[in-house]
Amino acid sequence: MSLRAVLLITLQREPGTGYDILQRFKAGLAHVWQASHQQLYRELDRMRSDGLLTCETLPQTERPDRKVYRLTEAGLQALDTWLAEPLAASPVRQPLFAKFFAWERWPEQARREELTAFREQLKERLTTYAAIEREWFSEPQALTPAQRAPWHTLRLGQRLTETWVEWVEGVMEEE
Amino acid sequence: MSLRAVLLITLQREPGTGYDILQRFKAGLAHVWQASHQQLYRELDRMRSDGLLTCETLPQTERPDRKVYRLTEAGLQALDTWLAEPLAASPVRQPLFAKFFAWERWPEQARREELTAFREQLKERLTTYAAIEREWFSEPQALTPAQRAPWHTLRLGQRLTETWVEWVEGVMEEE
DNA sequence: TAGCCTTATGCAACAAGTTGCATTTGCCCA
DNA sequence: TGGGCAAATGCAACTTGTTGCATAAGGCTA
Repeated sequence: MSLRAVLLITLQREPGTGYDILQRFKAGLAHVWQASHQQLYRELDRMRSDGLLTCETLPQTERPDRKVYRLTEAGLQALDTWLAEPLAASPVRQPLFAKFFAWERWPEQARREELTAFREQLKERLTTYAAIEREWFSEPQALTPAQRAPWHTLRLGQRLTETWVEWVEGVMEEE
Repeated sequence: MSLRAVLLITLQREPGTGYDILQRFKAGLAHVWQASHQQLYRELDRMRSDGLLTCETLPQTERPDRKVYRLTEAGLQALDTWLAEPLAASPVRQPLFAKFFAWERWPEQARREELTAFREQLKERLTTYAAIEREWFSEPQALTPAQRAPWHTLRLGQRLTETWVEWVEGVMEEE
């Protein structure tokens, strides 16, 4: 259900095509949700056939048509229903942690390489976060409450990632 | 693949039944992996039919038979292969963050209730962590490297959860 | 003594996510 | 002038995870 909810939210803010949404996922929503384009197109079509969205096809010369989706009344209502009910706790799945439970069988070189690569991923993520913050939230004091809320999520994403980085570096040093 | 890998690791440490593994998931591995019993039984059967596990049925009077699984040579090799290759970055999916992007439509009371319930979940998790730490890692100085590794994962789980708690409380205060 | 919890297993249907492949045109770079 | 990238869409097959239901016996508790 959550992908559907995320789509309802992004389309409520502004109507758009599958491709548009994908770009928003890559840029401003990188710390919120990720999905493949195949998944998006399929889900948008299902939501349309469930009456949550309307679809307007804009013919383009020389390119595939753009299909602009926007919320219907039923879509807005589905969003409100979802907002009103609390989320279930998300299940824990940390394959990296699992490797730590097989420490003796985890070859030292593989370990080093994996941890190094992992740290690089984390640092890239921090770079992305910084870019989003510069672009969207350059003056936190001037934000309205509704703008401030997403800013909070970004801050948490940053703090969690920093905690991960510290931990990885601590583990790497200990060897 | 990761569920399979986690099963290989837990059975490599000690053979056991689906039910056993479920108990380990609930107790010592709560911050590493969670899965339903249905998923476990199905996956164990598949792994057996793929030759990664053997299965010995211990008949019990008055109760359903216990099926004890243990690694085969192929199972060990599959584990080593998995350990040697680095993990892919895991996709981000934070439905709670999504709600923050619909701040205006998120009714205040629902918001308060959700954040309060969420904080309680986090605190319960911290309690679980503390119990695991007491039971398995009461003397961190005395740990061998192989024992110390899983301890690290627990520490990170704790720190991440603490960061979440601080954040939720900060957000709640701001209203 | 009826009803729930624990032990112990599993099937079947469904929902969600991944992987591989496919189309069409314009633009940029080598 | 050939090759890849970006824009824009999508189908089909597969894997992974969830939900609902089922069985069967003993122990605990109201």
